Amino acid sequence: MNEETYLRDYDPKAFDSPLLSVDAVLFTYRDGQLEVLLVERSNHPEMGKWGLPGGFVDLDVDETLEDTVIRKLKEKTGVVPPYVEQLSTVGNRSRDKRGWSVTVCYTALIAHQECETHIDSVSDAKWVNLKDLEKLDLAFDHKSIIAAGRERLKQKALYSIVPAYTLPEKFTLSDLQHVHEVLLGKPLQKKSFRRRIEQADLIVDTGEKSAEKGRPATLYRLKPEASQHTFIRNLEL
Amino acid sequence: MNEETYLRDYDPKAFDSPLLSVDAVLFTYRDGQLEVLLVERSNHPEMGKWGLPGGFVDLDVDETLEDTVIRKLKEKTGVVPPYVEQLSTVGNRSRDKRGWSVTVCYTALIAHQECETHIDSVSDAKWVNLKDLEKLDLAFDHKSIIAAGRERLKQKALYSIVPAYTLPEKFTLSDLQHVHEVLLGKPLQKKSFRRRIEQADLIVDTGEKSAEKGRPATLYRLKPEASQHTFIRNLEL
DNA sequence: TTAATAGTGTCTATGAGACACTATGTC
DNA sequence: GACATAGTGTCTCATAGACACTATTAA
Repeated sequence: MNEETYLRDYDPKAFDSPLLSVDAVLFTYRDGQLEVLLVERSNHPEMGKWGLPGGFVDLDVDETLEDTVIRKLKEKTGVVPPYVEQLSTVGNRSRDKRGWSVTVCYTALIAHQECETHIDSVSDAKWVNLKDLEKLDLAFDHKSIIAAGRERLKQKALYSIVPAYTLPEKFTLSDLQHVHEVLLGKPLQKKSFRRRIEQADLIVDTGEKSAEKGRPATLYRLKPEASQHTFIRNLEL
Repeated sequence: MNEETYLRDYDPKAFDSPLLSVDAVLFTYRDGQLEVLLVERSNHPEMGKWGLPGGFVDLDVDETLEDTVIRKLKEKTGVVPPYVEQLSTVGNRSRDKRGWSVTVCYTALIAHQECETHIDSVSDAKWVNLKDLEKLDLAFDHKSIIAAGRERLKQKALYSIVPAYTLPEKFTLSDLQHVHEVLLGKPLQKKSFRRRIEQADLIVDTGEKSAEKGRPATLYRLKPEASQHTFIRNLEL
């Protein structure tokens, strides 16, 4: 048999295969805390429980897995997050009552201001503080996927400024430092933090100032290449 | 409808879903070069081409995705590699002529001595030098998956001693340094390299010596925790 | 003025890079 | 002895940590 014949007669349903889905851990930073977007499940299984935004690949619509996750995130938030990265793929026989199931997980970051109105307008999506997550009973193994996403973001805080994508486009260095401090669970030296960012030339002064209490802070914007940069020396844990 | 009824009537083939497979990039170090294990495809599509070892989840046999990849690697090498780590998942509409396809990719490392006899006994598996890979026309997008695996291993060489798993259980520091040098594509300072490994306390002196030309070198063994350790300061690129 | 927050100067400590040196084996 | 490879001593340099200092706003 030649390949042409094989492909013509190929039946994708001839063999049993795992259920395949995509999930996203979308983090943001609000009021000094990390939050994650949860969605209430409207279908079986685990209907009524809260879980990660995600779903199935639409073979007609999606070109890539990233298309799928972005489509799902846009449905829930109204926008495409500025940072989306594959986290890991979890697949085993026990995670879903329907049987062998595989989910390709992504970590995404966004400023909550970007999607506040859209999320407020629906009742099946909400930001949940990471500290309140313990008490909740999430669908499937989503709690451990969130833990993995958080752990990855913590590592990124040690050697990059990727956590900046949890902030609005214009942000202050104090805010960014605080995001890192929350992720790492320890205070950082202001001087060290600013020095390394300045040296790496990752941000641009917008010329604007933020006006809160005290001295106004310079508002910076990320350079496009900021998400790629890794420091050769980590912050200490 | 309650969940029980839903699950009883659930038909896993009701919806079209991507083809799901697992692939492994198994690296080793031989004669001063990096090599990757390739397998000749005995089935359509891309029959006759060489590609990565891998295959489909066996829903009855495999408990997890890692079980699948380890089963496939054991089929080809006869042993379970000492280091297996998920690399990334590639999924899109165009990578496989059969249609929308997803492959969960793993990087694995092994000493070629561990599986030499098994590989030599079969004709459909062989080690290929990374430098010879350019010329080959591999199946699917396997060439770019190998490139991604190699890139990941290069990063690991900067901040860990994970590349040590490409070596036999007992190895010399000179060999390990050379693996890192090949991965990084540049010579390293002997002193720096040994200092950081000694300080991190990642290896144990076996008491044995390797006898080649020149002064015999101490043979070390990895401590079990060595695969977890990350240096806070990277080697320079 | 004080309180609050932004931002800097500067010293120390750690660990990588450079490179010359010594050590131990074979011939 | 020469040669080859293993392994060390020690200086420099980059950069994170510590922490006290100055700067700029509002009330």
